Amino acid sequence: MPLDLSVDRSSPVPLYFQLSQQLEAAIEHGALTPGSLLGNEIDLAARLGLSRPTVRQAIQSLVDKGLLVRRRGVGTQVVHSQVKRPLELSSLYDDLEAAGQRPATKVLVNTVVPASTEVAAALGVAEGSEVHRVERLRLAHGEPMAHLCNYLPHGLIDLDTDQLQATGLYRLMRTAGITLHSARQSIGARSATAAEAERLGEPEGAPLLTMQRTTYDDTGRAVEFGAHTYRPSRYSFEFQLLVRS
Amino acid sequence: MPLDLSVDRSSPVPLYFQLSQQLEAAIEHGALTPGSLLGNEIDLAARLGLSRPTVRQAIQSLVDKGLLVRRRGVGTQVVHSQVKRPLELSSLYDDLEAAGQRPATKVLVNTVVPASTEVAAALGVAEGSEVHRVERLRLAHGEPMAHLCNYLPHGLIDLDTDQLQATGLYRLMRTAGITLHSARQSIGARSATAAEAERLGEPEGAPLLTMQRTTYDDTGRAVEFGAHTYRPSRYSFEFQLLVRS
DNA sequence: TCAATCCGTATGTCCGGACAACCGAACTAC
DNA sequence: GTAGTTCGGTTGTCCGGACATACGGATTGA
Repeated sequence: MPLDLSVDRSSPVPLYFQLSQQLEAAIEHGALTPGSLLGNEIDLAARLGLSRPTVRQAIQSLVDKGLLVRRRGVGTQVVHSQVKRPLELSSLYDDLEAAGQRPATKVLVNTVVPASTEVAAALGVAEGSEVHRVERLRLAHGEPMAHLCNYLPHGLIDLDTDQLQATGLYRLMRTAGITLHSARQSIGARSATAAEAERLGEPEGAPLLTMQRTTYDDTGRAVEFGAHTYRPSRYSFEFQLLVRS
Repeated sequence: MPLDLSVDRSSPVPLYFQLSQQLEAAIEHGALTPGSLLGNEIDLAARLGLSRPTVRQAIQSLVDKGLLVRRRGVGTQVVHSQVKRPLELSSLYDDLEAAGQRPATKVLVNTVVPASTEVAAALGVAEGSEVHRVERLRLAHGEPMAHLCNYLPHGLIDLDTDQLQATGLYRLMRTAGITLHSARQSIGARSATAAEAERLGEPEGAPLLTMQRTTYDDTGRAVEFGAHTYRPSRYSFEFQLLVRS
Protein backbone atom coordinates (compact mmCIF):
# COMPACT_ATOMS: atom_id res chain seq x y z
CA MET A 1 0.00 0.00 0.00
CA PRO A 2 1.89 3.00 -1.27
CA LEU A 3 0.40 5.53 1.13
CA ASP A 4 -1.97 8.13 -0.18
CA LEU A 5 -0.18 11.39 -0.54
CA SER A 6 -1.46 14.40 -2.37
CA VAL A 7 -0.74 18.06 -2.67
CA ASP A 8 -3.02 21.01 -3.26
CA ARG A 9 -1.50 23.33 -5.80
CA SER A 10 -4.07 26.01 -5.16
CA SER A 11 -3.06 26.25 -1.54
CA PRO A 12 -0.68 29.01 -0.51
CA VAL A 13 1.15 26.45 1.62
CA PRO A 14 4.39 25.48 -0.13
CA LEU A 15 4.23 22.11 -1.82
CA TYR A 16 7.32 20.77 -0.07
CA PHE A 17 5.79 21.75 3.23
CA GLN A 18 2.53 20.02 2.47
CA LEU A 19 4.43 16.89 1.62
CA SER A 20 6.67 16.99 4.67
CA GLN A 21 3.66 17.45 6.91
CA GLN A 22 1.90 14.49 5.37
CA LEU A 23 4.97 12.34 5.71
CA GLU A 24 5.44 13.38 9.29
CA ALA A 25 1.82 12.61 10.03
CA ALA A 26 2.18 9.21 8.39
CA ILE A 27 5.18 8.45 10.56
CA GLU A 28 3.43 9.68 13.67
CA HIS A 29 0.33 7.76 12.83
CA GLY A 30 2.20 4.58 12.08
CA ALA A 31 1.38 4.36 8.40
CA LEU A 32 5.10 4.57 7.79
CA THR A 33 6.69 2.06 10.12
CA PRO A 34 10.18 2.54 11.55
CA GLY A 35 12.88 1.06 9.39
CA SER A 36 10.75 0.97 6.28
CA LEU A 37 12.04 2.43 3.06
CA LEU A 38 10.34 5.52 1.77
CA GLY A 39 10.62 4.67 -1.90
CA ASN A 40 12.93 6.52 -4.20
CA GLU A 41 12.61 10.20 -4.76
CA ILE A 42 12.07 10.01 -8.49
CA ASP A 43 9.02 7.80 -8.29
CA LEU A 44 7.65 9.75 -5.38
CA ALA A 45 7.97 12.94 -7.37
CA ALA A 46 6.32 11.40 -10.41
CA ARG A 47 3.50 9.98 -8.35
CA LEU A 48 2.73 13.35 -6.83
CA GLY A 49 3.30 15.34 -9.98
CA LEU A 50 6.14 17.19 -8.33
CA SER A 51 9.73 17.72 -9.28
CA ARG A 52 12.50 15.89 -7.53
CA PRO A 53 13.98 19.01 -5.86
CA THR A 54 10.64 19.70 -4.24
CA VAL A 55 10.39 16.17 -2.92
CA ARG A 56 13.96 16.35 -1.74
CA GLN A 57 13.26 19.55 0.14
CA ALA A 58 10.37 17.89 1.93
CA ILE A 59 12.44 14.87 2.83
CA GLN A 60 15.38 16.98 3.90
CA SER A 61 13.27 18.87 6.41
CA LEU A 62 12.32 15.59 8.05
CA VAL A 63 15.91 14.43 8.02
CA ASP A 64 16.80 17.62 9.85
CA LYS A 65 14.12 16.82 12.38
CA GLY A 66 15.68 13.41 12.88
CA LEU A 67 12.68 11.46 11.60
CA LEU A 68 14.30 10.11 8.45
CA VAL A 69 17.75 8.87 7.52
CA ARG A 70 19.12 8.94 3.99
CA ARG A 71 21.61 6.40 2.78
CA ARG A 72 23.26 6.80 -0.55
CA GLY A 73 22.64 3.83 -2.73
CA VAL A 74 20.10 2.42 -0.32
CA GLY A 75 17.24 4.79 0.15
CA THR A 76 15.51 6.82 2.79
CA GLN A 77 14.37 5.07 5.94
CA VAL A 78 12.15 5.99 8.80
CA VAL A 79 14.19 6.20 11.98
CA HIS A 80 13.30 3.64 14.60
CA SER A 81 11.43 6.37 16.39
CA GLN A 82 12.26 7.26 19.98
CA VAL A 83 12.36 10.71 18.49
CA LYS A 84 9.98 13.10 20.11
CA ARG A 85 11.05 16.69 20.15
CA PRO A 86 14.48 18.19 19.85
CA LEU A 87 15.32 20.90 22.29
CA GLU A 88 13.44 24.06 21.50
CA LEU A 89 13.66 27.55 22.76
CA SER A 90 10.44 27.33 24.69
CA SER A 91 9.17 28.84 27.85
CA LEU A 92 8.57 26.85 30.98
CA TYR A 93 4.97 27.98 30.87
CA ASP A 94 4.36 26.50 27.44
CA ASP A 95 6.16 23.30 28.38
CA LEU A 96 4.03 22.81 31.43
CA GLU A 97 0.86 23.64 29.56
CA ALA A 98 1.74 21.17 26.80
CA ALA A 99 2.31 18.53 29.46
CA GLY A 100 -1.15 19.21 30.86
CA GLN A 101 0.23 20.53 34.12
CA ARG A 102 -2.01 23.56 34.48
CA PRO A 103 0.69 26.13 35.17
CA ALA A 104 0.10 29.26 37.20
CA THR A 105 2.23 32.32 37.74
CA LYS A 106 2.54 34.55 40.75
CA VAL A 107 4.23 37.83 39.97
CA LEU A 108 6.38 38.81 42.93
CA VAL A 109 8.13 41.82 41.44
CA ASN A 110 7.49 43.87 38.30
CA THR A 111 9.48 47.03 38.34
CA VAL A 112 12.26 49.03 36.72
CA VAL A 113 15.71 49.05 38.27
CA PRO A 114 19.20 50.22 37.33
CA ALA A 115 21.19 47.44 35.72
CA SER A 116 23.76 45.70 37.85
CA THR A 117 27.14 44.85 36.38
CA GLU A 118 26.09 41.31 35.62
CA VAL A 119 22.75 42.27 34.07
CA ALA A 120 24.30 45.08 32.05
CA ALA A 121 26.88 42.72 30.63
CA ALA A 122 24.30 40.11 29.75
CA LEU A 123 21.92 42.53 28.06
CA GLY A 124 24.60 44.64 26.47
CA VAL A 125 23.39 47.91 28.02
CA ALA A 126 25.20 50.49 30.11
CA GLU A 127 25.68 49.71 33.76
CA GLY A 128 23.14 51.58 35.84
CA SER A 129 20.76 52.15 32.93
CA GLU A 130 17.15 51.27 33.50
CA VAL A 131 15.98 47.71 32.88
CA HIS A 132 12.80 45.83 33.65
CA ARG A 133 13.02 43.37 36.50
CA VAL A 134 10.42 40.66 36.81
CA GLU A 135 10.36 38.08 39.53
CA ARG A 136 7.84 35.28 39.35
CA LEU A 137 6.92 32.08 41.09
CA ARG A 138 5.80 29.33 38.78
CA LEU A 139 3.33 26.83 40.16
CA ALA A 140 2.00 23.55 38.86
CA HIS A 141 -1.00 21.99 40.50
CA GLY A 142 -0.75 24.69 43.14
CA GLU A 143 2.75 23.61 44.18
CA PRO A 144 5.72 25.94 43.64
CA MET A 145 7.98 24.58 40.96
CA ALA A 146 10.41 27.32 40.09
CA HIS A 147 11.48 30.84 40.88
CA LEU A 148 12.07 32.98 37.81
CA CYS A 149 13.99 36.23 37.86
CA ASN A 150 14.19 38.04 34.52
CA TYR A 151 15.63 41.27 33.22
CA LEU A 152 14.61 42.99 29.98
CA PRO A 153 15.92 46.12 28.27
CA HIS A 154 13.78 49.13 29.03
CA GLY A 155 11.27 50.13 26.39
CA LEU A 156 11.38 46.84 24.56
CA ILE A 157 8.00 45.64 25.69
CA ASP A 158 5.12 46.67 27.88
CA LEU A 159 5.15 44.37 30.89
CA ASP A 160 1.66 44.08 32.25
CA THR A 161 1.42 42.15 35.50
CA ASP A 162 -1.94 40.69 34.57
CA GLN A 163 -0.58 39.38 31.29
CA LEU A 164 2.44 37.94 33.05
CA GLN A 165 0.12 36.01 35.32
CA ALA A 166 -1.86 34.65 32.39
CA THR A 167 0.91 33.47 30.10
CA GLY A 168 4.65 33.06 29.67
CA LEU A 169 7.22 35.73 29.00
CA TYR A 170 8.22 34.34 25.63
CA ARG A 171 4.69 34.42 24.33
CA LEU A 172 4.41 38.05 25.36
CA MET A 173 7.60 38.89 23.54
CA ARG A 174 6.55 37.10 20.38
CA THR A 175 3.20 38.86 20.50
CA ALA A 176 5.05 42.16 20.75
CA GLY A 177 6.67 41.41 17.41
CA ILE A 178 10.03 40.28 18.69
CA THR A 179 11.45 37.39 16.69
CA LEU A 180 13.48 35.23 18.98
CA HIS A 181 16.56 33.79 17.39
CA SER A 182 18.92 32.13 19.84
CA ALA A 183 19.80 31.82 23.48
CA ARG A 184 22.78 30.94 25.62
CA GLN A 185 21.97 28.73 28.55
CA SER A 186 23.83 27.47 31.55
CA ILE A 187 22.41 24.75 33.77
CA GLY A 188 23.88 24.02 37.16
CA ALA A 189 23.04 23.16 40.73
CA ARG A 190 23.64 24.57 44.20
CA SER A 191 22.26 24.64 47.71
CA ALA A 192 19.26 26.77 48.45
CA THR A 193 19.72 29.85 50.59
CA ALA A 194 17.26 30.44 53.38
CA ALA A 195 15.24 32.88 51.29
CA GLU A 196 15.15 30.57 48.27
CA ALA A 197 14.14 27.60 50.37
CA GLU A 198 11.35 29.62 51.90
CA ARG A 199 10.04 30.74 48.51
CA LEU A 200 9.97 27.25 47.04
CA GLY A 201 8.85 25.39 50.11
CA GLU A 202 12.04 23.39 50.43
CA PRO A 203 14.24 22.89 53.48
CA GLU A 204 17.23 25.17 53.79
CA GLY A 205 20.30 23.80 52.06
CA ALA A 206 18.25 21.62 49.73
CA PRO A 207 19.74 21.09 46.27
CA LEU A 208 18.36 23.39 43.58
CA LEU A 209 18.57 23.15 39.81
CA THR A 210 19.64 26.49 38.35
CA MET A 211 19.43 27.91 34.87
CA GLN A 212 20.73 31.16 33.48
CA ARG A 213 19.73 32.26 30.04
CA THR A 214 20.30 35.18 27.73
CA THR A 215 18.00 35.36 24.73
CA TYR A 216 18.73 37.22 21.50
CA ASP A 217 16.49 38.33 18.67
CA ASP A 218 17.39 37.97 15.02
CA THR A 219 19.33 41.21 14.96
CA GLY A 220 21.59 39.94 17.71
CA ARG A 221 20.15 42.20 20.39
CA ALA A 222 19.86 40.65 23.84
CA VAL A 223 16.18 40.83 24.69
CA GLU A 224 16.08 38.93 27.96
CA PHE A 225 18.30 37.68 30.73
CA GLY A 226 17.01 35.30 33.34
CA ALA A 227 18.23 33.48 36.42
CA HIS A 228 15.93 30.65 37.39
CA THR A 229 15.92 28.11 40.19
CA TYR A 230 13.93 24.88 40.02
CA ARG A 231 12.92 22.34 42.62
CA PRO A 232 14.69 19.20 41.42
CA SER A 233 12.07 17.00 43.02
CA ARG A 234 9.48 18.53 40.71
CA TYR A 235 11.35 19.51 37.60
CA SER A 236 14.18 18.35 35.39
CA PHE A 237 15.30 19.38 31.94
CA GLU A 238 14.36 16.75 29.39
CA PHE A 239 15.24 17.06 25.78
CA GLN A 240 16.43 15.35 22.68
CA LEU A 241 19.63 16.00 20.82
CA LEU A 242 20.41 15.38 17.19
CA VAL A 243 23.85 14.83 15.77
CA ARG A 244 24.86 17.52 13.34
CA SER A 245 26.54 15.71 10.54
CA MET B 1 35.67 45.35 -0.66
CA PRO B 2 33.57 42.51 -1.95
CA LEU B 3 35.43 39.73 -0.16
CA ASP B 4 37.51 37.31 -2.15
CA LEU B 5 35.65 34.09 -2.54
CA SER B 6 36.55 31.30 -4.87
CA VAL B 7 35.79 27.67 -5.42
CA ASP B 8 37.90 24.83 -6.68
CA ARG B 9 35.95 22.76 -9.15
CA SER B 10 38.58 20.06 -9.24
CA SER B 11 38.21 19.43 -5.54
CA PRO B 12 36.02 16.57 -4.41
CA VAL B 13 34.59 18.87 -1.74
CA PRO B 14 31.10 19.97 -2.78
CA LEU B 15 30.98 23.50 -4.12
CA TYR B 16 28.27 24.62 -1.74
CA PHE B 17 30.35 23.32 1.14
CA GLN B 18 33.45 25.15 -0.01
CA LEU B 19 31.44 28.34 -0.19
CA SER B 20 29.77 27.93 3.18
CA GLN B 21 33.12 27.26 4.81
CA GLN B 22 34.61 30.38 3.29
CA LEU B 23 31.67 32.46 4.38
CA GLU B 24 31.82 31.05 7.87
CA ALA B 25 35.52 31.77 8.04
CA ALA B 26 34.91 35.31 6.84
CA ILE B 27 32.34 35.83 9.57
CA GLU B 28 34.58 34.30 12.19
CA HIS B 29 37.52 36.33 11.03
CA GLY B 30 35.57 39.56 10.94
CA ALA B 31 35.75 40.16 7.22
CA LEU B 32 31.96 39.99 7.25
CA THR B 33 30.84 42.23 10.06
CA PRO B 34 27.64 41.58 12.02
CA GLY B 35 24.61 43.24 10.50
CA SER B 36 26.19 43.66 7.09
CA LEU B 37 24.34 42.52 4.01
CA LEU B 38 25.77 39.60 2.12
CA GLY B 39 24.83 40.82 -1.32
CA ASN B 40 22.15 39.19 -3.37
CA GLU B 41 22.33 35.58 -4.35
CA ILE B 42 22.20 36.12 -8.08
CA ASP B 43 25.24 38.36 -8.17
CA LEU B 44 27.10 36.14 -5.78
CA ALA B 45 26.41 33.15 -7.98
CA ALA B 46 27.51 35.00 -11.09
CA ARG B 47 30.66 36.24 -9.42
CA LEU B 48 31.67 32.75 -8.41
CA GLY B 49 30.55 31.08 -11.59
CA LEU B 50 28.02 29.02 -9.66
CA SER B 51 24.31 28.56 -10.03
CA ARG B 52 21.90 30.16 -7.64
CA PRO B 53 20.72 26.89 -6.06
CA THR B 54 24.29 26.07 -5.11
CA VAL B 55 24.79 29.45 -3.53
CA ARG B 56 21.48 29.12 -1.76
CA GLN B 57 22.48 25.76 -0.37
CA ALA B 58 25.65 27.25 1.06
CA ILE B 59 23.80 30.16 2.60
CA GLN B 60 21.07 27.93 3.95
CA SER B 61 23.56 25.82 5.85
CA LEU B 62 24.81 28.92 7.63
CA VAL B 63 21.27 30.06 8.33
CA ASP B 64 20.70 26.68 9.96
CA LYS B 65 23.76 27.26 12.07
CA GLY B 66 22.35 30.59 13.16
CA LEU B 67 25.10 32.66 11.59
CA LEU B 68 22.96 34.33 8.94
CA VAL B 69 19.42 35.64 8.74
CA ARG B 70 17.49 35.93 5.51
CA ARG B 71 14.85 38.58 5.01
CA ARG B 72 12.65 38.50 2.00
CA GLY B 73 12.92 41.68 -0.01
CA VAL B 74 15.85 42.84 2.10
CA GLY B 75 18.72 40.45 1.83
CA THR B 76 20.86 38.15 3.93
CA GLN B 77 22.53 39.61 6.99
CA VAL B 78 25.21 38.41 9.33
CA VAL B 79 23.75 37.87 12.78
CA HIS B 80 25.10 40.14 15.45
CA SER B 81 27.27 37.29 16.65
CA GLN B 82 27.01 35.97 20.18
CA VAL B 83 26.63 32.68 18.39
CA LYS B 84 29.23 30.17 19.35
CA ARG B 85 28.15 26.57 19.21
CA PRO B 86 24.70 25.11 19.28
CA LEU B 87 24.20 22.13 21.51
CA GLU B 88 25.93 19.10 20.13
CA LEU B 89 25.93 15.49 21.04
CA SER B 90 29.42 15.56 22.41
CA SER B 91 31.22 13.72 25.09
CA LEU B 92 32.38 15.33 28.27
CA TYR B 93 35.90 14.25 27.41
CA ASP B 94 35.93 16.12 24.12
CA ASP B 95 34.34 19.17 25.72
CA LEU B 96 36.98 19.33 28.39
CA GLU B 97 39.76 18.75 25.93
CA ALA B 98 38.45 21.50 23.67
CA ALA B 99 38.37 23.81 26.66
CA GLY B 100 42.00 23.03 27.37
CA GLN B 101 41.20 21.34 30.65
CA ARG B 102 43.46 18.29 30.24
CA PRO B 103 40.88 15.63 31.10
CA ALA B 104 41.79 12.31 32.62
CA THR B 105 39.76 9.20 33.17
CA LYS B 106 39.98 6.60 35.91
CA VAL B 107 38.15 3.42 35.06
CA LEU B 108 36.53 2.09 38.21
CA VAL B 109 34.53 -0.74 36.71
CA ASN B 110 34.61 -2.42 33.30
CA THR B 111 32.62 -5.60 33.32
CA VAL B 112 29.58 -7.42 32.00
CA VAL B 113 26.46 -7.66 34.11
CA PRO B 114 22.85 -8.76 33.67
CA ALA B 115 20.62 -5.83 32.74
CA SER B 116 18.47 -4.37 35.47
CA THR B 117 14.90 -3.42 34.70
CA GLU B 118 15.84 0.21 34.16
CA VAL B 119 18.83 -0.52 31.97
CA ALA B 120 16.95 -3.12 29.96
CA ALA B 121 14.15 -0.64 29.28
CA ALA B 122 16.59 2.09 28.26
CA LEU B 123 18.61 -0.11 25.94
CA GLY B 124 15.68 -2.05 24.61
CA VAL B 125 17.11 -5.45 25.54
CA ALA B 126 15.69 -8.28 27.59
CA GLU B 127 15.86 -7.90 31.33
CA GLY B 128 18.69 -9.97 32.71
CA SER B 129 20.54 -10.19 29.40
CA GLU B 130 24.20 -9.32 29.43
CA VAL B 131 25.28 -5.73 29.03
CA HIS B 132 28.55 -3.91 29.45
CA ARG B 133 28.84 -1.80 32.55
CA VAL B 134 31.48 0.91 32.71
CA GLU B 135 32.03 3.15 35.66
CA ARG B 136 34.49 5.99 35.38
CA LEU B 137 35.73 8.96 37.28
CA ARG B 138 36.44 11.97 35.11
CA LEU B 139 39.12 14.33 36.35
CA ALA B 140 40.25 17.75 35.23
CA HIS B 141 43.52 19.15 36.52
CA GLY B 142 43.67 16.15 38.81
CA GLU B 143 40.44 17.07 40.55
CA PRO B 144 37.40 14.79 40.27
CA MET B 145 34.72 16.42 38.20
CA ALA B 146 32.15 13.77 37.45
CA HIS B 147 31.22 10.17 38.00
CA LEU B 148 30.07 8.40 34.86
CA CYS B 149 28.18 5.14 34.86
CA ASN B 150 27.38 3.73 31.42
CA TYR B 151 25.71 0.64 30.03
CA LEU B 152 26.13 -0.69 26.48
CA PRO B 153 24.54 -3.61 24.68
CA HIS B 154 26.75 -6.67 24.71
CA GLY B 155 28.76 -7.35 21.60
CA LEU B 156 28.38 -3.87 20.19
CA ILE B 157 31.89 -2.78 20.85
CA ASP B 158 35.11 -4.00 22.38
CA LEU B 159 35.62 -2.06 25.58
CA ASP B 160 39.28 -1.88 26.36
CA THR B 161 40.11 -0.34 29.70
CA ASP B 162 43.25 1.30 28.39
CA GLN B 163 41.37 2.94 25.56
CA LEU B 164 38.71 4.12 27.98
CA GLN B 165 41.40 5.83 30.01
CA ALA B 166 42.84 7.54 26.98
CA THR B 167 39.73 8.95 25.35
CA GLY B 168 35.97 9.34 25.61
CA LEU B 169 33.32 6.73 25.09
CA TYR B 170 31.75 8.49 22.13
CA ARG B 171 35.00 8.60 20.24
CA LEU B 172 35.44 4.88 20.79
CA MET B 173 31.99 4.21 19.46
CA ARG B 174 32.47 6.35 16.38
CA THR B 175 35.78 4.64 15.74
CA ALA B 176 33.98 1.31 15.92
CA GLY B 177 31.81 2.41 13.02
CA ILE B 178 28.73 3.34 14.99
CA THR B 179 27.02 6.43 13.59
CA LEU B 180 25.43 8.29 16.44
CA HIS B 181 22.12 9.87 15.56
CA SER B 182 20.24 11.22 18.56
CA ALA B 183 19.99 11.09 22.31
CA ARG B 184 17.44 11.70 25.00
CA GLN B 185 18.75 13.57 27.98
CA SER B 186 17.44 14.45 31.38
CA ILE B 187 19.26 16.92 33.59
CA GLY B 188 18.39 17.24 37.25
CA ALA B 189 19.85 17.69 40.70
CA ARG B 190 19.85 15.89 44.02
CA SER B 191 21.82 15.44 47.23
CA ALA B 192 24.88 13.25 47.20
CA THR B 193 24.75 9.96 49.02
CA ALA B 194 27.65 9.07 51.25
CA ALA B 195 29.26 6.90 48.57
CA GLU B 196 28.85 9.54 45.87
CA ALA B 197 30.23 12.26 48.10
CA GLU B 198 33.23 10.11 48.89
CA ARG B 199 33.93 9.41 45.23
CA LEU B 200 33.77 13.04 44.18
CA GLY B 201 35.41 14.55 47.21
CA GLU B 202 32.35 16.47 48.29
CA PRO B 203 30.70 16.59 51.71
CA GLU B 204 27.80 14.25 52.26
CA GLY B 205 24.48 15.78 51.24
CA ALA B 206 26.13 18.23 48.86
CA PRO B 207 24.07 19.15 45.78
CA LEU B 208 24.95 17.20 42.66
CA LEU B 209 24.10 17.86 39.04
CA THR B 210 22.77 14.69 37.43
CA MET B 211 22.35 13.69 33.82
CA GLN B 212 20.80 10.60 32.32
CA ARG B 213 21.18 9.91 28.67
CA THR B 214 20.21 7.27 26.17
CA THR B 215 21.96 7.46 22.81
CA TYR B 216 20.67 5.96 19.58
CA ASP B 217 22.37 5.20 16.31
CA ASP B 218 20.85 5.96 12.93
CA THR B 219 18.92 2.72 12.83
CA GLY B 220 17.17 3.66 16.06
CA ARG B 221 19.03 1.12 18.17
CA ALA B 222 19.93 2.27 21.67
CA VAL B 223 23.70 2.05 21.84
CA GLU B 224 24.38 3.56 25.24
CA PHE B 225 22.67 4.46 28.47
CA GLY B 226 24.42 6.54 31.08
CA ALA B 227 23.76 7.99 34.50
CA HIS B 228 26.22 10.72 35.37
CA THR B 229 26.73 12.92 38.39
CA TYR B 230 28.69 16.16 38.25
CA ARG B 231 30.15 18.41 40.89
CA PRO B 232 28.24 21.63 40.39
CA SER B 233 31.11 23.66 41.76
CA ARG B 234 33.26 22.43 38.89
CA TYR B 235 30.87 21.80 36.05
CA SER B 236 27.71 23.17 34.49
CA PHE B 237 26.00 22.54 31.18
CA GLU B 238 26.50 25.44 28.83
CA PHE B 239 25.01 25.52 25.40
CA GLN B 240 23.32 27.57 22.77
CA LEU B 241 19.84 27.11 21.40
CA LEU B 242 18.47 28.14 18.04
CA VAL B 243 14.85 28.81 17.30
CA ARG B 244 13.46 26.40 14.78
CA SER B 245 11.28 28.50 12.56
C1' DT C 1 2.39 67.30 6.41
C1' DC C 2 0.87 62.80 6.33
C1' DA C 3 -1.09 58.77 4.33
C1' DA C 4 -1.80 55.48 0.62
C1' DT C 5 0.10 53.54 -3.48
C1' DC C 6 3.58 52.00 -6.72
C1' DC C 7 7.75 49.74 -7.81
C1' DG C 8 12.43 47.91 -7.55
C1' DT C 9 14.77 44.28 -5.38
C1' DA C 10 15.66 40.42 -2.80
C1' DT C 11 14.42 36.01 -1.21
C1' DG C 12 10.90 31.90 -1.57
C1' DT C 13 9.27 28.33 -4.35
C1' DC C 14 9.33 25.21 -8.19
C1' DC C 15 10.65 22.99 -12.44
C1' DG C 16 13.31 19.50 -15.51
C1' DG C 17 17.38 17.69 -16.43
C1' DA C 18 22.24 15.81 -15.98
C1' DC C 19 26.11 13.42 -14.11
C1' DA C 20 28.72 11.57 -10.04
C1' DA C 21 29.30 8.71 -5.99
C1' DC C 22 28.01 5.06 -3.37
C1' DC C 23 25.74 0.68 -1.72
C1' DG C 24 24.30 -3.89 -2.15
C1' DA C 25 23.48 -7.90 -4.56
C1' DA C 26 24.13 -10.85 -8.25
C1' DC C 27 27.45 -12.72 -11.03
C1' DT C 28 31.85 -14.51 -12.45
C1' DA C 29 36.36 -16.39 -12.09
C1' DC C 30 39.63 -18.83 -9.44
C1' DG D 1 33.58 -22.31 -1.74
C1' DT D 2 35.46 -17.91 -1.82
C1' DA D 3 37.03 -13.68 -3.45
C1' DG D 4 36.77 -10.21 -6.79
C1' DT D 5 33.98 -7.78 -10.27
C1' DT D 6 30.15 -5.93 -12.52
C1' DC D 7 25.83 -3.68 -12.52
C1' DG D 8 21.36 -1.80 -11.21
C1' DG D 9 19.42 1.37 -8.14
C1' DT D 10 19.45 5.41 -5.08
C1' DT D 11 20.93 9.53 -3.18
C1' DG D 12 24.34 13.64 -3.73
C1' DT D 13 25.51 17.49 -6.35
C1' DC D 14 24.83 20.99 -9.78
C1' DC D 15 22.82 23.58 -13.49
C1' DG D 16 19.66 27.35 -15.72
C1' DG D 17 15.52 29.19 -15.71
C1' DA D 18 10.79 30.88 -14.20
C1' DC D 19 7.32 33.02 -11.43
C1' DA D 20 5.52 34.31 -6.70
C1' DT D 21 5.89 37.02 -2.59
C1' DA D 22 7.31 40.25 0.66
C1' DC D 23 9.86 44.27 2.19
C1' DG D 24 11.33 49.16 1.92
C1' DG D 25 11.73 53.33 -0.14
C1' DA D 26 10.07 56.61 -3.52
C1' DT D 27 6.29 58.56 -5.51
C1' DT D 28 1.85 60.32 -5.45
C1' DG D 29 -2.26 61.91 -3.57
C1' DA D 30 -5.25 64.06 0.04
